[in-house]
Amino acid sequence: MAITIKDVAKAAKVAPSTVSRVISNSPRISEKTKERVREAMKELGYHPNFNARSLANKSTKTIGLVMPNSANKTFQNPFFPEVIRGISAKVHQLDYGLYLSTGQSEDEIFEEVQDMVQGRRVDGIILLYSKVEDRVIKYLHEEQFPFVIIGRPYDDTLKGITYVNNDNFKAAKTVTEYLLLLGHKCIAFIGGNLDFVVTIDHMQGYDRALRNAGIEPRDDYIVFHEELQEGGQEAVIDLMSLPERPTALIVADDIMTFGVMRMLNEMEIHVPDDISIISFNNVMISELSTPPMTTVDINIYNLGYEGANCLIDLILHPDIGARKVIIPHKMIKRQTTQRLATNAVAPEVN
Amino acid sequence: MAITIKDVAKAAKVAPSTVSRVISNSPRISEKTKERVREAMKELGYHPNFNARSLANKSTKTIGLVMPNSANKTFQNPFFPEVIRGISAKVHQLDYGLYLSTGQSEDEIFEEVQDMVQGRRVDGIILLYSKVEDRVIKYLHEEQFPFVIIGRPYDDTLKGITYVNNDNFKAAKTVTEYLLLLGHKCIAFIGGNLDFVVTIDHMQGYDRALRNAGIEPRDDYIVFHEELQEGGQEAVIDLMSLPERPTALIVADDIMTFGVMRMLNEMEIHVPDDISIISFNNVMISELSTPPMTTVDINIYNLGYEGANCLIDLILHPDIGARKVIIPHKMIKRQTTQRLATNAVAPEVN
DNA sequence: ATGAAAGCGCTAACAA
DNA sequence: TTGTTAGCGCTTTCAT
Repeated sequence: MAITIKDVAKAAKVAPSTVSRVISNSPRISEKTKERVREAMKELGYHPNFNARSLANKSTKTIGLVMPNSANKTFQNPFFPEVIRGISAKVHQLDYGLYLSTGQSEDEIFEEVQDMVQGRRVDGIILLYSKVEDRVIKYLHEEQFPFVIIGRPYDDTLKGITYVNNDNFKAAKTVTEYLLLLGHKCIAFIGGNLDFVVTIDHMQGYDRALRNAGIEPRDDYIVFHEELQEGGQEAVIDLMSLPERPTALIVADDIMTFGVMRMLNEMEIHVPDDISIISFNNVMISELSTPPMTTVDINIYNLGYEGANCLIDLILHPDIGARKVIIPHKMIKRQTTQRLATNAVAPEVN
Repeated sequence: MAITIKDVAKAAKVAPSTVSRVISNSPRISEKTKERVREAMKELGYHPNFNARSLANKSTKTIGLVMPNSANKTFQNPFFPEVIRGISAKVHQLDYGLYLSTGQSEDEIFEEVQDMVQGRRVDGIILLYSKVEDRVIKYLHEEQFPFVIIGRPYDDTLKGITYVNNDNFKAAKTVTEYLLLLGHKCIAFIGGNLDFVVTIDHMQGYDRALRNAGIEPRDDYIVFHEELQEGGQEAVIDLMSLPERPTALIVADDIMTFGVMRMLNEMEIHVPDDISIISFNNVMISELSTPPMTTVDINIYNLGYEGANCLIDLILHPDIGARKVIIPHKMIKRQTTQRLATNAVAPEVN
């Protein structure tokens, strides 16, 4: 068996409880004995047993990460390593650990979350996605278990939920306005999975900007696709088959944009000369597209970092109220956007 | 407090030990009582306490994942979500959980691993990288703790280590030979971090193929870069500044290839007309480069899946010997390679 | 087939 | 300041 607190106690000629107090650095132990105990620990190579600790403590010092179902390709988005990096950073500072969900389907994930919560496997949970009708959110909320959402809850009836999000509505609106100012009138929107709240927020921002500009959004300019890569490509096929082709595209995700640009390239439609593109996220590779894409940097790392921050606060001070943190975004202008060529459509002079 | 085994026992009018036996589905309990107990569990919404279980059991049913230090951009490689997806799949089948390392530096990671091992936080560990001189590997080996490496140990003196790898030497050799057969003589190699074993294997495969073809490898055709994106771009600058430019590039990683192609594009060097490229990994986005890249599919998902498989075997049957699994790779020909244009260099007729 | 009780390694209330 | 002891929730002999 591994070496326990008793062994240390024996070696240092103190009681186990004293050792325990030394571990938690209790001020009620004299420096001399602390030293003695610490030495014994070093010598014996003592490491506290986690489960025993958690059991006695009712605190695991670990937080659970719930991903979207990993069967899906969604998971391959570099978004995830990056949020996790942010979460890791914060969590590590405060000596928390990370436990990962492994479920491949919604049902499996739901079960896992139940086990984490009821089995006291984690002290809190971060949801790495936000879906429209989500049992997990409802469950966590009912259980009053500490959790935070990266994104936002869709259901407004659920009060008191802490989340960390971007202002995705605003971002999409701004981006649309920008395209409008560049003279584009035919702006299409390629969204992700409609189950995700972010997709809805994007679309509404887009919609609003158009309407504000007096343009009636057209159904055939709005498409949604689940899959990241194929999705982008299919969307392009659909849109470019339209009698009146769009001159600008707003794409939900940088990875999708890669697919979009691939397909456009095959069709010999040039970016940005023939068509402008703006997308969202600004993951690491985004600047490596040819041409480098204009995109909205949503500060993924900070979404994670702040999420972890909020969660740990919530765990430590359960009485603290719910927080809603908005991480600022920023449009990164690169080379996929351009003023609408005047020969395309006669510009209104107004 | 949450509901415990005792509550269930009371409700079902049996002893706690009986409930425990029902949980582990012991054959020594009658079907009738099993039913009764199960019903009580359902009704009360019982979920076993994880830590209590682990403590009594000396088994946590969770495996630790050790990543390269996440401070580094390495972590952003879509490689990681994909291995994890493979690991998840296997691990989930057998009801294991995943615990993630969060260390940002080598020292932090080493400490974490120690805690995981000595603190009995996990039953086994998967190393998601393989570095040349690695304390973690040495430690795990000394402790005889169950672990597997994705990749391979560099130090041959460490016997009995289970690992799951590709034949990276062979892959690099084949790829070089392929380029040779396409008429290329000036083939450069852009490697990753030299601390990683895979980089060394790649380079040696490249080296061997050239020598076999009677070509002396040139130092200035071999460059290494740590960072994924910038790396690729800098490498191109270096190589294209050479008096005798390479006509083909072997790039360590698809993401790097994106950087390479970006830079090449800026220099108006056309792929594949002016220069051919082959890289490694075939992550999801690889097919979305323009033009789509020729790359070696290393079957990342399976690396993870098999790694998890081996580890769990190792945990369940500690007496089983070390295994070395080689996951097959496969060159995916897309559009970044081409026979050397004859006007570039006079081909030898031989 | 089932129950009683000890123990996994640690913490915390209570004593001293 | 330190020791004693009773749990934390579960598993597992050992009885019955």
